Order: sequence, then structure tokens, then C-alpha cells
Amino acid sequence: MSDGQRADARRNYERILAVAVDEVAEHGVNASLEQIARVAGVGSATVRRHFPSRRALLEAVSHKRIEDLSDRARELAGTGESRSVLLEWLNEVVDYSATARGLAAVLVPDSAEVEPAHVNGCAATLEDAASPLLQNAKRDGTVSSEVMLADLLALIAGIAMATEHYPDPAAQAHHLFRLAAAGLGPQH
Amino acid sequence: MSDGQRADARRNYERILAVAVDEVAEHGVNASLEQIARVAGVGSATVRRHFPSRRALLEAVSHKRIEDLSDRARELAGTGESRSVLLEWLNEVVDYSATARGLAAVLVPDSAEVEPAHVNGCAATLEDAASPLLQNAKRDGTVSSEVMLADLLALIAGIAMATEHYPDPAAQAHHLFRLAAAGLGPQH
DNA sequence: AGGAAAACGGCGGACCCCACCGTTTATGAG
DNA sequence: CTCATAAACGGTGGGGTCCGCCGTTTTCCT
Repeated sequence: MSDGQRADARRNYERILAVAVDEVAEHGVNASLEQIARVAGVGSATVRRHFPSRRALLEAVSHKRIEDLSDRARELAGTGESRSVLLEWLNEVVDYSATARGLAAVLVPDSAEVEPAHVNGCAATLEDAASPLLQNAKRDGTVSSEVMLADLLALIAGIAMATEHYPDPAAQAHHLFRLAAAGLGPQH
Repeated sequence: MSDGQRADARRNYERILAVAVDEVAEHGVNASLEQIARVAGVGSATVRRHFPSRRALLEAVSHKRIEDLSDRARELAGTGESRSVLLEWLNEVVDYSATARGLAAVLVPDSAEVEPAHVNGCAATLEDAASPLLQNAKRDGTVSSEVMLADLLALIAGIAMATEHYPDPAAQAHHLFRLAAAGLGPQH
């Protein structure tokens, strides 16, 4: 079963990742890499080896959540009224982003982005999975054709970051998103 | 002219603040405090004496911008159609937040917020100044009565933070805000 | 002019990220 | 089964930041 990966390397990778999940959940985006290494029982160099940048680690930590949301998008496709379905999914993204610390950070470009195309793997995955939902809503004319999924995700990420330190982040995030989705009032 | 302030203290305060403005403009919210001290020609302890927390420094740096926006709100009060006027002002807030680095950060609660009432001086100032604009719009029924100014500012701050590292932050921020203000589409 | 009080800033500790580099360990070929 | 090799490991040191302490200097008021 030689897959080109050394067994201990894979073991360490998973140990580190498991610890990182907890550590990020507790300390947020700025969790200490050395602390993660310490708890995982490896040298800090090993952490850096497996995850060259903080961002890489955050992406790995968020990977499962991203997959969950992508699956959910595929489930929802075609069920019910298009705009409602899209909003339902977006609300779940809001919930995940407000609940799972570090997720919002990977949905948005980092300072050191030099990649030419599709700069963001995580966001791209979500966009691909949820694209049908938005297309349907546009087709039905219930969402403006100018709206891009990337914009919606950026908006949600921003809301999550802004509400992170509120007494009840999730509630506040949902509140703000309802506001945005409603366009702050009756007249448009 | 004894105002209880020692002359050298005030001088240092202003030197530090002046340097901090530049430094924050260039390096954003995480500008190095020691670097600021170095450039200002003072010890790092002196910086901490005048600005006990990073946040305090950021608030001082943003103070003028906050005042400008507050003045602008008072200017705009009562001119033109209420919702348009409010949106005009909010757009200016978006512009400032996207342009002046560090402003968005002070419009949102920090991690260590234990204050009982009106936790945020900067946001509170803006809210007070712009409150009439929102009240007018609510009175005319052009904005939902449930909308709070604090929510609008938090939303804008989130947008600014999310778009900070885009190729053209200001453009992207305005784009997202237009989206939110329009409620992402024709149907509400 | 002189003394009290306030402000200053250097120093050391704790932490963090990062790169180097000698050592250990898994692996697959013989 | 042995063993050479390449991969993975982790300790260590350098550079940086934030923070608190404390002896020294400066300012101001009498």
C-alpha cells in the first residue's frame, strides 16, 4: 500500500491536524503554532513542514466544514423556491462561519496573495458546489444577475469577522445577514 | 496655561500619534508598536504609557476620521430624500473604512470587552452623529424600523475587513455594500 | 532655586515565527 | 533479512514582538 507517503509522516500530519482543530476552535485564527506542536508532541519544524503557512493550516482545519457545506448545497439544489433555497444555504454558511472559528478567514484573500487564477481553494470549492443554487435564483429572476457567489461569500465572511467578539456571535451574525439579505428596508 | 499636562508628555503624545498614523496607514492594524516608538524617538514604554492597548492607539489614530464622518452626518441631516441621504452617508463610511486602514477595527468590539455600557467610544460617536439620518428614514418608512445604526456600522466594518486584501479594496467594498443595501435582488 | 511628582526609557522575561542542520527512522531493493 | 538511502524529524539559535519593572531624568510649582 505504498502511496509514496511515509507512515509516520501521515500519522504526524493527522495528529497535528487534530490538535489544530481544537486549538483553533479555542483560540481563533491566531492560535499558537508552537502550542499546537507541543500538544501534538512534535517539533515545531514538523508543523511547518506539513503546513507551510498559517493559512494552509487553517484551510486544512476548515476542510471538513467546507465539504459539509458543499454537500449541503448539492442536497438543496432544485428543492423548493430558488431564492428561498439559496438563502437557506447562505444562512447555513453564516452559521458555520460564526460558529467554526477560522472558517471566515479562509474564505477571504490573505495579505500574501500572488496567485494568478482562482486564488482561493476553499472559496472556490464552495462556489462550485453552490453555483447551481445561485443560477436557479437568477434564472427565476429572484436574485439580480449581477450577484456573484464570491461576493456573497465575502460578505458572509466579513459579517463573521465583524461579529466574532460580540456577546453572542452567531445571533449577531445572523441578524446582520438578515439585514443585508433584506436590503435594510422596504424601499429599494 | 497649566492644564495639568506636562509639556514633554503632550509633545511625545503627539509625536507618537503622528508616527502611528503613518505606520498604521502602511502596515495596517498590526503595525509594530516598537517600530512606532523607534521612529518617534521614544522608548516603547512611553508608547504604552500613552496608549495602554493597541486598540487605544488605533482609536486615537482614527479619531480625526471619526470626527470628519460625524460632521458630515450633521451636514447631511435634513437634505434631500431621507433614505438617499442615509445611503449617501453610509457610502462615505464605506469609503473611509476601506481607505483608512485600522478604522474598521475600531468600529467593532475587541476580544477584551468588559465594559458594561456603550462599549465602543468610536462607534458610539458615529452613532450619535448619524442617528438623525436613520430616524428620518425610519419616519418616512423608507428603512425598516428594526434597523439599528450599530448594525449598519458593524456590517460596513465587516465588509471593510473582508475586502482589505483584495486587489482594489475600495471598489470591492463599495460593491459589496451596494449588494447589501439592495438586498441582493429584486424580490424581498 | 529647589524639591516633589510625573514622565521617561533601558532592561529582561516570555512568547512567537522562522531557518538551519545533525540525527533518527521508515522503506524497498538486494 | 539486511542495509543503504532518502525522507522526516526536532533541537537550537536568531530576530521580532509585547509587556512589566525600576532607576533616572525632566518638568513644574512653590
